[in-house]
Amino acid sequence: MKVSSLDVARAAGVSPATVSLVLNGRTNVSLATTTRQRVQEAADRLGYRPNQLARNLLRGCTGTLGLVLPSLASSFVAQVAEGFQHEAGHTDCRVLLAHTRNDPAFEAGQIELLLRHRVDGIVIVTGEATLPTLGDRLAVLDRCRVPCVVVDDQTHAAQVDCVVSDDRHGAELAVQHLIAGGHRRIAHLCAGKTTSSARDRLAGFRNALRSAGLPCPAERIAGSSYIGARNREALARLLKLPSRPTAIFAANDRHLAEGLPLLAELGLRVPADVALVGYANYDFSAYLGLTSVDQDPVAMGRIAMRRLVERIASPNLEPKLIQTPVKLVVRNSCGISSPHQISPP
Amino acid sequence: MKVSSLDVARAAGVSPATVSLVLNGRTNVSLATTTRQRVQEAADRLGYRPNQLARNLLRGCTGTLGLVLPSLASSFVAQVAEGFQHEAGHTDCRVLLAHTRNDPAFEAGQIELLLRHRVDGIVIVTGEATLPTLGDRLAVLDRCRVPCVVVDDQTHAAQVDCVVSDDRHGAELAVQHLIAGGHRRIAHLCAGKTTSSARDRLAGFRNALRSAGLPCPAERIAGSSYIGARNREALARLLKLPSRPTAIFAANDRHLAEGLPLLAELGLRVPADVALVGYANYDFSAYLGLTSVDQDPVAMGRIAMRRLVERIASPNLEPKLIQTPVKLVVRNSCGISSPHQISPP
DNA sequence: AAAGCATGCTAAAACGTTTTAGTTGACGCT
DNA sequence: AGCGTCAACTAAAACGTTTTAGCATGCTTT
Repeated sequence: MKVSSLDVARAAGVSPATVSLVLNGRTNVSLATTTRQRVQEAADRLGYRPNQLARNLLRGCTGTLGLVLPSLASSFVAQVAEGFQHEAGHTDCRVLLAHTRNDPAFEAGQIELLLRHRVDGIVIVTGEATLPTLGDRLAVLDRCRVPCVVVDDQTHAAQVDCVVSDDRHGAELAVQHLIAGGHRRIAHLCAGKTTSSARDRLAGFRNALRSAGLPCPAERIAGSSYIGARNREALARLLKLPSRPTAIFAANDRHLAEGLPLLAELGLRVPADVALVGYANYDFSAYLGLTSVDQDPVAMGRIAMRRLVERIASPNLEPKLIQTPVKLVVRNSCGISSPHQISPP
Repeated sequence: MKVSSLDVARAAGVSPATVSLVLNGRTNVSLATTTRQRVQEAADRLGYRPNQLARNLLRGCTGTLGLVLPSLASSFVAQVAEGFQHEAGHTDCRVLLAHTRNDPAFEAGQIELLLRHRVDGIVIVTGEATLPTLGDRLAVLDRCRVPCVVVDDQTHAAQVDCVVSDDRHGAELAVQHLIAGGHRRIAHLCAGKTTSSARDRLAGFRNALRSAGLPCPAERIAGSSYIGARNREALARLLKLPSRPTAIFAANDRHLAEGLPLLAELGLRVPADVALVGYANYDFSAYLGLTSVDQDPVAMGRIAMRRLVERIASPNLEPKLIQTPVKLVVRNSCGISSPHQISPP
């Protein structure tokens, strides 16, 4: 625990400088293996572990990256973190975690902490609650020249690298699929208008309808970003429209999963009475047989990480918007294959 | 970025020592507010951020804790991490993340890295793949006096603090519930015998049956820890027994969720033909209407964190086994309420 | 007016490395 | 023998803090 390079030096009868040279494999030292061996042996025997604090203090950089996120309880966020951390392992970087608690002030404090710890760069996985103040955070990071990549929102794409899934295209895929299945009255259970993802999915929805020459009345769009009661009301509103939609494209699978009891109450069968396509492809989406747009959050984390090290290496790169590919995973909730979990009661 | 206490000192016309005293709120300095203000103002104007590396190097401790885990893709693990990190925020600790990649050698290397970074303590969320070598890891940590808490396995409870859910009791609750529902032929879809959780759930299963005077033939126990084909075969074996069990208690909800298509194939309705109770209470368990034992992983993370700081404060505490409470969440898969998601085809 | 005593500040050491510029001594060359 | 060269190693500075001991200064005491 408390064995330093000086201890090793003494034990091997050399200077700390030599210890450093040997242990870092500098070539200009003692190819006459005797010293090399003596140092190595002493280090092993004493259980010497170089102190990274001292090392980094001197180097001026830490090989540590900050990962700022709202909460690991969200599986999307956790998967992004997984990808990020996994890639960090390949690049020999450490990851310092920081929570947002969905509180702008707390987030600011956490980022301040990361900066004090001299992280080489930061990835921010945005949450809706702290999105409005994201600009302030970016300004701080910019001022102290700490590279940054934002994941899951592209509002600030002009100033900072952003990694988002190709939401617009994903939504188009989903809606095109429904249209191909013969649906004409398609509604959108949206996720509010705060996040760029929600807006882009809405845009994709509209675009797909327009391209197919289908109408897109305002009453067929409802929903908010919050899971729970408000969301169920929105779904109810859509399902009780005078001319009921035959299909619903939701901005989030979770909204649909929570809506299933409501469908049952209304006596609506999936996909016979109403077809469903969601977004995010959670693990439960497979269990429920929900057709969904997959956005591969693990890859998003990996890509964010790669971009961050790129930018650390060359800080003057132009900000880049990275849209990661999506794919439609077809299951039985839209009437293609035979349902088993989701079925008429 | 590169403004040091010396810069602030110069700007305020004082020494670095004074800067330190002022910024750390030492009382014995300059109640004559003039100096204090000058320093504070200079620090703000220059955007001074104390370098934690230097600070920690001197202090000898870092306020940073290592969190070792197999993968954040597992929602259990992610939730433990969430609880851990959340509590860390309260205690003013940072969390340094380390992956295992389910590879003992990689895990060893990651822990080595954490030690070089002089973390004050480590929490290890075990995974099955690295469980066999966990003892070696603990030995290393013990040798260099770094406090450690293990989450999700109690094999080494004699040497180290362990936080596990009360698996045995959870299993008993589940099985008692089935017995109370009139079931007599109850099978167990287990999760192998490697992890202590799996063994304890099995023990609880057996115990509940024995207490009720019910038989527990070996053929009614099957399953492995791996999700996928092998697990579906085990479920098939149970369901095709000459006298088919009327209820299944699974060591993991995921095993049941993956088994649903098989049930449909066999024409078995839930809960009419076979009742189900699982373990872990994932978010999808609610969507599927699965009765399940909830183990509150977030609390487990919180508790592990609290225990870790306790041990850091007093390193000589006796190792403690902490079993966190569980509760049975009753839904419709065991025949209590009317099913909506899970229903006859 | 001298001694004592707070008060307000600073000099310098310390933490554990890495790196730069040297220093030593052996050896080969003319 | 004198010179240069090279190999092998080391001394010391540097990174940015905190802390300890101590130094002025001015204010009470007697």
